[in-house]
Amino acid sequence: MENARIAAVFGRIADILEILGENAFRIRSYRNASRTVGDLTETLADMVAEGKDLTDLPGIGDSLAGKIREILASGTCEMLEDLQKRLPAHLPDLLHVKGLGPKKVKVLYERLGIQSLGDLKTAAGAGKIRDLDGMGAKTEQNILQGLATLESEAGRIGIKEAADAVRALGRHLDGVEAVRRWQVAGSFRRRRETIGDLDVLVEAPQREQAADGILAYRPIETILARGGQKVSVALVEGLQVDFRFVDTQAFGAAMMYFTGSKAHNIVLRKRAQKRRLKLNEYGLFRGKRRVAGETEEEVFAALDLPWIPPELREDRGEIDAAAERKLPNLVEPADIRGDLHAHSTATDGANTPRQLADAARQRGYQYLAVTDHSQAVTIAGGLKASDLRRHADRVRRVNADLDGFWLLAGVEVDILNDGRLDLPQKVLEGLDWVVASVHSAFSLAEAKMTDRILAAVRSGVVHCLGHPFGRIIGRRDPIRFDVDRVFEACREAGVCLEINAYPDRLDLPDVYCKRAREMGVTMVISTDAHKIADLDLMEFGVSVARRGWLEKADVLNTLSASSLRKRLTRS
DNA sequence: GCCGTTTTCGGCCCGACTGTTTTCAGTCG
Ligand SMILES: Nc1nc2c(ncn2[C@H]2C[C@H](O)[C@@H](COP(=O)(O)OP(=O)(O)OP(=O)(O)O)O2)c(=O)[nH]1
Ligand SMILES: [Mg+2]
Ligand SMILES: [Mg+2]
Ligand SMILES: [Zn+2]
Repeated sequence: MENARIAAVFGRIADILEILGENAFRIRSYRNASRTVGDLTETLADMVAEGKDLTDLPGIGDSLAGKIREILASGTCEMLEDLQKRLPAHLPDLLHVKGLGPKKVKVLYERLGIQSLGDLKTAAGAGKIRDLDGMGAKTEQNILQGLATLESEAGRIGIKEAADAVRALGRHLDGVEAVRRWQVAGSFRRRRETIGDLDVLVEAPQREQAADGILAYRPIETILARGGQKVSVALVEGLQVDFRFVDTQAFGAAMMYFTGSKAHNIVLRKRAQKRRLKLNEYGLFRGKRRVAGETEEEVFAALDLPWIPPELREDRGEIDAAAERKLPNLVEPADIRGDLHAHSTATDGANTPRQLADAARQRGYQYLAVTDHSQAVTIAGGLKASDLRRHADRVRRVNADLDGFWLLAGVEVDILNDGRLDLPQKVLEGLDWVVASVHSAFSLAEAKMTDRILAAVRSGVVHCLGHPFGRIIGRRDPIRFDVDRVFEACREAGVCLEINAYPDRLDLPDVYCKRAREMGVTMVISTDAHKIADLDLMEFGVSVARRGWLEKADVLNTLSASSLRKRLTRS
């Protein structure tokens, strides 16, 4: 059983325990375990097979380790089976309705026999909910509204889409006079790959005026809540935006609270407790006295910590690392010297090699690799050996015309089902840069997929494994292979792992970047540009790298052109 | 259910907003 399924089992157990009214801390344990398992890069099956002690994992004790072993051995979890007998199978779905929590769901089930979202809609529509204790006509309306929101499937949006929304909103906020300063916090500031809502911190001495100004933003469809400290709205496209007001002296503490993550906040607040302090969004307090709050640096410092970059604030060991002064010095966009994955008109790109080179140069780059598809990708017009030779010659002629810029003649060669490369070794050897990618047979069994990728990594002609997991966020699951074996082979062979910056790929995912770095593998951040404008997607790849704890030295394309040339001839 | 140089038992982050209540529970951030 996959880690994701085990994580889901623990999440399900937590849902049911919540509806049953169980101990909140016990429930939290299941949620924490779910997160821990979901963040692992190694399969639990492998860890157990290797005899690793699962209780070494954060939030996993004897009980949960036993459940993991049980699930792996039997495919089921007896506790979950038993719990599911106590409640209708789809009752926990109701928890996804905004405004409905475990207590109300329990009442709806016990008093009205509601078992599903369908039942809920019928009951609300028939006006049956308003008569329940603790609920009224407003509750009923909110439930109908919540159901509509759920049906609209707004869901989480991609980081790029969120960035566009932030830009548009920012233009408005900049024009609101009562807004002295604003900053986006939440998952967007942490640069998660998907964003549930936008969280915006607003400094404004005249809050009512500021709120009125903000609420004049045209795309706002509904005001979900409005109080003295915060305003929540839904935009027409379904995106929720939470505004939080703050005074100058609490700006840093509020940024920390609002940036999260929730798990990170809890660990920090525990650290404060240990020092007989209290941390909240208003500051760090010793008794009634505020000891820090205006800047993040000051709050972290008062907790004996250096400032932690937002991308690391996921409770993945960053607070311990910070305490030991062992935080990585994260790679930055300005460190990037070139782009090593781009398509031209030779296959499915919109621009010529020359145009790509000029555009890269305009962005301050020293090099760009033209990496068109190989023949197997027929829909993209992939190149066969002879075409690629001619194409590479053309690229080299263009390169010869360029002063102080290196246009690498490369390819994105397919890794065929059996692990062979889609072009002859000879042709590949003659290129400056070879990216190898899986574009077919995504559902091979893990062992076969591992062999397939290992063959490519060990071919001796590949420089980089392109979008290693082949996932498309929200549309295609990652392929399955033995991650540690492949990464180890990459390290041995000096093959890099690509961080594909395309916003719906972002592949290598952050936790695997971290693992690869620990194993000594080098990454390459590439846009996989199919047109000039795509070159600007680099920032999203850099964000993934930062979330993956990568430093400049972990990323190949932070090298200057001359250093890169040396590095490539060496290997 | 997890965890620990203050603890192996007794804690577990902390606060805002809403709706229903007549003082606060539930939900969400
Ligand atoms: N201390 C504390 N802070 C929380 C809690 N829930 C949320 N926060 C903080 C941290 C979050 O990053 C921030 C914004 O909340 P969101 O629900 O919008 O979460 P976030 O933006 O992290 O993820 P998202 O992509 O919106 O789902 O508020 C909580 O239970 N306790
Ligand atoms: Mg958010
Ligand atoms: Mg939010
Ligand atoms: Zn490509």
